[in-house]
Amino acid sequence: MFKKVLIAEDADFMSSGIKVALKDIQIPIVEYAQYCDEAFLKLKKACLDNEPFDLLVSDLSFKDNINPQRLQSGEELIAEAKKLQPTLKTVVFSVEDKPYRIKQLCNELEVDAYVWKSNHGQKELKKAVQLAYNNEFFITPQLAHALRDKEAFEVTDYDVFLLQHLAEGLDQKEISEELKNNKIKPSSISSVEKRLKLLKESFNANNLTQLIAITKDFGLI
Amino acid sequence: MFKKVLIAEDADFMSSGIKVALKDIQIPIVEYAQYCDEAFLKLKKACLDNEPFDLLVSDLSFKDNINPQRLQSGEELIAEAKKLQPTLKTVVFSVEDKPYRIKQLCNELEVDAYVWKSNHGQKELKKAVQLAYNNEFFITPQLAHALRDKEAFEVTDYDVFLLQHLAEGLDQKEISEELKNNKIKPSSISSVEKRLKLLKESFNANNLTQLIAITKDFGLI
DNA sequence: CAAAACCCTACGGGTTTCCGTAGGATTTTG
DNA sequence: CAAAATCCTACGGAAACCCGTAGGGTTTTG
Repeated sequence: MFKKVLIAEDADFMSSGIKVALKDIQIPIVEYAQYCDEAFLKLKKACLDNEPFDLLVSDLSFKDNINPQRLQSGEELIAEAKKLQPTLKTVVFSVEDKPYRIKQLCNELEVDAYVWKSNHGQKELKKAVQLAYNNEFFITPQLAHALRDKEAFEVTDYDVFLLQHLAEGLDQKEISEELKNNKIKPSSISSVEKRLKLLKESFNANNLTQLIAITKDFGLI
Repeated sequence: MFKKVLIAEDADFMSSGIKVALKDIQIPIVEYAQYCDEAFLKLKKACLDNEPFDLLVSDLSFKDNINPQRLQSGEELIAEAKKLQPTLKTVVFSVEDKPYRIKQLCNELEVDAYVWKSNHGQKELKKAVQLAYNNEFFITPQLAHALRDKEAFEVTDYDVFLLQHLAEGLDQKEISEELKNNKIKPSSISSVEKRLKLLKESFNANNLTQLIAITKDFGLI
């Protein structure tokens, strides 16, 4: 089993719960960081001391930082950590249930497990850590659909740009101008119209208003 | 100090954290329920046995109930509990940070404390419980603005009706018809237009699309 | 009870969305 | 390199939105 594990989690009552779970499965060294930067420094120092961590268990959102952090989120922490130490195993432990973000984490960042902070979070976390040790992937069953549903339609950064500006109250003509300002192509009103029409179709929205409601629920914006 | 406290919280790792906090402040009897209905039954039984609870610490959202519950949320649990036992003190312990919902809980349900599940949740929870014992109200400082900001403009159930149907993709004509179906007045297209115009003005939205984006962030829909 | 105030509704016209068509530019392919 | 396919853009008309105005109904007030 893993020898040395780092927890990155801002909420005080959470980290104690995680620590209990890890002790249950006989992990001798469990350290703990409340901020992303702090977590990264601990990982780095451990590497330099030639006593690297085997596993990182990280939350995604770190709120209420009084002192602004370089790394703002769990995603960034995991990405940096893997650059620093490619062999490091990583487990996400989060309340996030938006398919779009889960897909991103599992496919792009290639985490070893995604555990949802829900009813059986403690139990699942133990299982996830054990599977990770055997190089097997784990995801909370209720969220597995996020990875299965290819959703056929891939949402691009361009789409997110359109949606964000729509949500800010710009009309299609203004979005077209904004695209020109940012040197993003295509930028014509007609193109904006066409792309938004596609988005409406793939999300089954009757109009732009509903499209924003739906994509907000999906966590795209 | 309180003698007997009930925790209503679905996530396993959470409730253990809360239990630790309550033991720290010398509360002798701490019980625990994972579902709302279970919590309510425990409260009821304690009353019948003439050993009622002094305090209820409850989460708001209870997800992933395999067996459907009569009480679906912390709000409902607290409302029922207060009907059953008017002297019962109540503390909300939740991740919810939407001003609209916090206002509703503190003003209508008249809870004794609202503690946000954030960095110092454990510490704040202890403080909140002690203040509740002295009949003083507590709310996590970062959320206090939700109660201060009168927001001048009162959002009515009628408004929420309009917003919800807008977010479902109905246009103003269809909403007017829906109002007529539900025998809600006023129901003309013109009235719907007028009210939505007011909503746009009070939320500083340029159009209906942005209005939905904003009110979703506020937690109204 | 009549005037005033208020609310609901109806209507008109300017703007934006919505959708199809079509022409020109760029890329792919044989 | 020419044909085909794909993409970007332009345009026009119907529908929805946005906003002001105005008439008819109800409630309030002196």
